[in-house]
Amino acid sequence: MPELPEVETVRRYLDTKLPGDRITAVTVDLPRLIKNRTEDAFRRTLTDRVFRAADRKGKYLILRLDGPESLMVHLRMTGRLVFQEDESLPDPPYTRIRFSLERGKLTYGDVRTLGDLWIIPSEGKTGISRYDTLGPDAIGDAFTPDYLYRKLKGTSRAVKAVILDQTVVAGVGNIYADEALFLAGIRPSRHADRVTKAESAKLCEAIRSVMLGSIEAGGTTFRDFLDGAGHEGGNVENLRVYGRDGEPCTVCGTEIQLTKIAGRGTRYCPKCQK
DNA sequence: TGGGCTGTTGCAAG
DNA sequence: ACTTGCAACAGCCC
Repeated sequence: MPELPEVETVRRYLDTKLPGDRITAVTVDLPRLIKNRTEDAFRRTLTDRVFRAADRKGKYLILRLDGPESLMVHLRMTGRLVFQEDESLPDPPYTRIRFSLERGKLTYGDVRTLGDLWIIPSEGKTGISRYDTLGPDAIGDAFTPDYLYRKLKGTSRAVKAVILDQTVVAGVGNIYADEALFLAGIRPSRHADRVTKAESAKLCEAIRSVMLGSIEAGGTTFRDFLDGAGHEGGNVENLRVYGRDGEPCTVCGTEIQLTKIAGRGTRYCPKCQK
């Protein structure tokens, strides 16, 4: 499921619902999802805390609380955070952790159970190295054409592998990597150091625009994604190459190809992308 | 039926 | 030091 636009879609919804609400109880069905606390410590830390805000960097969601510690979540492939105002409603499918609130409930569901939840300090570094070493957020001001060009220049790895690297830019996953490279007219297998400065600028802008367009549409539900209200996103309509292998390119009619780059299924138009 | 695929990333091995 | 490949897991599709 979730790359930056999906996590942002969830964040925006939760940020309208959670602040001011208090956690009254925490139920953990699958303790191994909690990475840096025991189940008991996790429950004790969160119970009676009040939500302040929902923040995001890259694909990480941070639910800020009134105490010295807050909750950080990575949805990995199939994680879902769903808020329901009516606590008596049945839990959504595959619920693994449930937060009972004074005004409803928040559930963490996860089909493949690959997600991560951490307790982090409310201020300063999280101490979670993968978070603390993230590159600039893909839709933030620090992700600029010059920055991307400098990062691409330093390596001969495939350009797709570089933009998937979360220490280079935070939030790009497999779907939006393919989409952005299509928009920028760059073959995913191209060596990064062979991408020109003008193409880097195009790619930077393409990453930003596919992300913002998807947020606008409520995220991409290709298979598992549900937003914070439990609804599917509408961005599949906008995808130009992802999931379209074997279909004609929307620009030139050439058949979209499927290959493997950096170990990931990769779709591209052999005519539009050089 | 069974094998291969899936939106992420930590870790081991090359 | 850098890069690749697999494992973690469960479900879906052919």
